[in-house]
Amino acid sequence: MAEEIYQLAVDITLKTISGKWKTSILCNLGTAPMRTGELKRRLPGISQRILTKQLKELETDQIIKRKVYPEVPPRVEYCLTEHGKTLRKILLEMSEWGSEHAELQNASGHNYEIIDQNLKGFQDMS
Amino acid sequence: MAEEIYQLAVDITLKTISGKWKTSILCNLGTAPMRTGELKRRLPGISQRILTKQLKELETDQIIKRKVYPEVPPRVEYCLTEHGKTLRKILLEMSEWGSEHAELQNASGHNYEIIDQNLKGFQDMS
DNA sequence: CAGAATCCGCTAAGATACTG
DNA sequence: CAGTATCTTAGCGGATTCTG
Repeated sequence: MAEEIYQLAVDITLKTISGKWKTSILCNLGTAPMRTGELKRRLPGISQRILTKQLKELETDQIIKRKVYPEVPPRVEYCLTEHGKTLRKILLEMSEWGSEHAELQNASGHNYEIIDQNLKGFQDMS
Repeated sequence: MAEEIYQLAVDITLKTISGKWKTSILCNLGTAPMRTGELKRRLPGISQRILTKQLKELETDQIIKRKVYPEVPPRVEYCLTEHGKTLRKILLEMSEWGSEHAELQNASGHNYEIIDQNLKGFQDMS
């Protein structure tokens, strides 16, 4: 069995949501199940390989659930698990802190830009 | 001016606390100002270069403050800024989620281990 | 003591082609 | 449509040496 050792509990959470596209994936899966292709369409720039990889990691972490329909052509849907939904509160608070941090830093001569600024992200995940 | 573009606000927070030793640094700086050497002593395995690097990043992000005393040999102390202290609530909640996640995963055949388990980390940062 | 300057290895991520 | 297999690339972290 692979053993994963962390210094602090917070590092586990950090590891779980670290990955270039994971927050965007979780943001998009907030409302409803979604097919792989639709997800890919909503994440401009992601490659097949990376999408599959990050989805599999989230599935291994029991954050999302993968459902395969026995059809041709293949149909696969992903949705948040109940456990995955418990991440929302944390992601929301991280979003709020991040927005404030961006303001503070920009007031100090930095230049942070947030693309999905109006979309609050994790507020109204059902 | 360097421009930093993020998809979501949460990614800013993620970036700020990502770095192999940053959570441990923030955990150790919770209570009081600390000299570089003392910090290094508390982070077994970290190298000079990486310690300096991560401290500088946290300083650039206005999370910690660097104070130099004009002495020989050099004396440098680091402490949390007021803004840095606002991270505590988030880090604490991330710790709690991480602990629960470890339990859930371990119940499913995984093997997560947390070294600083009793030390709750960010609970009693003054 | 604290930090800068090099050099190096590992791994996440990207590009592309292929398969059922 | 969804996923796999290779190959390539960029950046973080580690080891070591040097300096005021």
